[in-house]
Amino acid sequence: MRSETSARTRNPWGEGDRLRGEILDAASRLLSGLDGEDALTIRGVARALGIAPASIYQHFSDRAALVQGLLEYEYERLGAAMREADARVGEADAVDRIRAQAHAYCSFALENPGLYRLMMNLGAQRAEADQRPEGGPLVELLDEFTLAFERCEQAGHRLGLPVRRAAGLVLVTAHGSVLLAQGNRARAAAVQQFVDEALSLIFI
Amino acid sequence: MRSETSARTRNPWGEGDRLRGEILDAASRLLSGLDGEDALTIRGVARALGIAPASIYQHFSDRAALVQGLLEYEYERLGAAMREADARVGEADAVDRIRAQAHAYCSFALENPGLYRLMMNLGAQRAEADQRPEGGPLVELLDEFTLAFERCEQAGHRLGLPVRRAAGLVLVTAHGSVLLAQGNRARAAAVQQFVDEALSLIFI
DNA sequence: TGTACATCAGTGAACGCGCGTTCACTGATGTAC
DNA sequence: TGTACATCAGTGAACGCGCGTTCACTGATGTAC
Repeated sequence: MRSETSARTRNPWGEGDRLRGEILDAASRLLSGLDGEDALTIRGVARALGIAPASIYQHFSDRAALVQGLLEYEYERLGAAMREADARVGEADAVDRIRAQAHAYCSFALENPGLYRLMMNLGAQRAEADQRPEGGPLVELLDEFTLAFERCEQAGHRLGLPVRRAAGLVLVTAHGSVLLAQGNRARAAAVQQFVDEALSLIFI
Repeated sequence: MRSETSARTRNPWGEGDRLRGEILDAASRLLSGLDGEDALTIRGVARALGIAPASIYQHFSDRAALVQGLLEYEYERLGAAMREADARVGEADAVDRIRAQAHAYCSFALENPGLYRLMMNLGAQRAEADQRPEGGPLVELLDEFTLAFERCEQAGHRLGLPVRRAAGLVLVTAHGSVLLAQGNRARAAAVQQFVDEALSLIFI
């Protein structure tokens, strides 16, 4: 960990790509607050990193590319957090695994409100704009939850909804409660409760 | 209805307040798209209305006041739409009345994505910033739904959750599904379905 | 071994733009006497 | 009835600011011969 607050030393020869990661990290940090996409500026990231704005253009062709790069970076982080939570529970109980994944999802969103908002707003819009049939990272999340519910059914748990609808309802509940809770510490604890309640209603 | 596309005629003496309403309408229209708060600019509203940017300052002291004014205006519109839906169902069935209100809520949000986002983001933030215990318009919505669920209980319907939690879950489900559906025409129909499913799970 | 050159990471200064906001104003409509 | 004045709705031009982006550059590190 190097001090980035002032007097940055340039990266050694052949490791110019390191700045790319630092840019994404700084952008990530800048958006961890409550602000939306517009808090993310080329000049703001440069300032936070102690570099010249022009330096960013060696790694991202323009602001849109930076945003896109950040989106991929963060979706990967979210996915990793969820997989990790899933693995930590182990094979113990299929329902516990869903719960763990859903909680990891909510924690990520609560800890990075602005970032999460960016991911959902632009993630959804981009899926629409690209017209790609798979629908982007959101649908991947949905698939993940669907799979988890299928494991529950196979383990003998009974559902009050088809697996796909159950997955959707969990995602929707998590998404809705997280967004309503953002900016309100007191309600943060209630988020997990909503998700738990939705789950308890889904399982007969 | 007067043509506002070009050559605005100034309002008659003593009716200067009319421009205030036109400003709010224009702002509302500008934000009906998918864009967030930052699509709302003083100059943009002036442009849409065919007036000088400076004219807006006779009705709103600054941009923040315009945003705040718009929020109040829209929360009132949303509330009216829900009350109207409620009244249309009449005393028929308490559950139908909740459903009607929830659907009105979703329709408003789906028809005015950017506006809805503004209301939720800033509505929540403002409630936090003001430190007011009642919590602002969001809590009012919650109270409304809570009341509706209490009517259901009194009418003999049995709930799987306490009324307050049920109200929260409906709001959260509506909010989550609306936001995930925004920008995706195909999923819009699924929104009401999520809400209906949540309701059917809540009622035993 | 030296030396010319290529490549690298990153910079400084400038550009044009749209924004929020201010200020002195304009011209029509009402009011006092 | 006329006329001086107040009030109204709204304007035009200018300001300073932060933004994204470009361009020619700098100086350190490697490579070819």
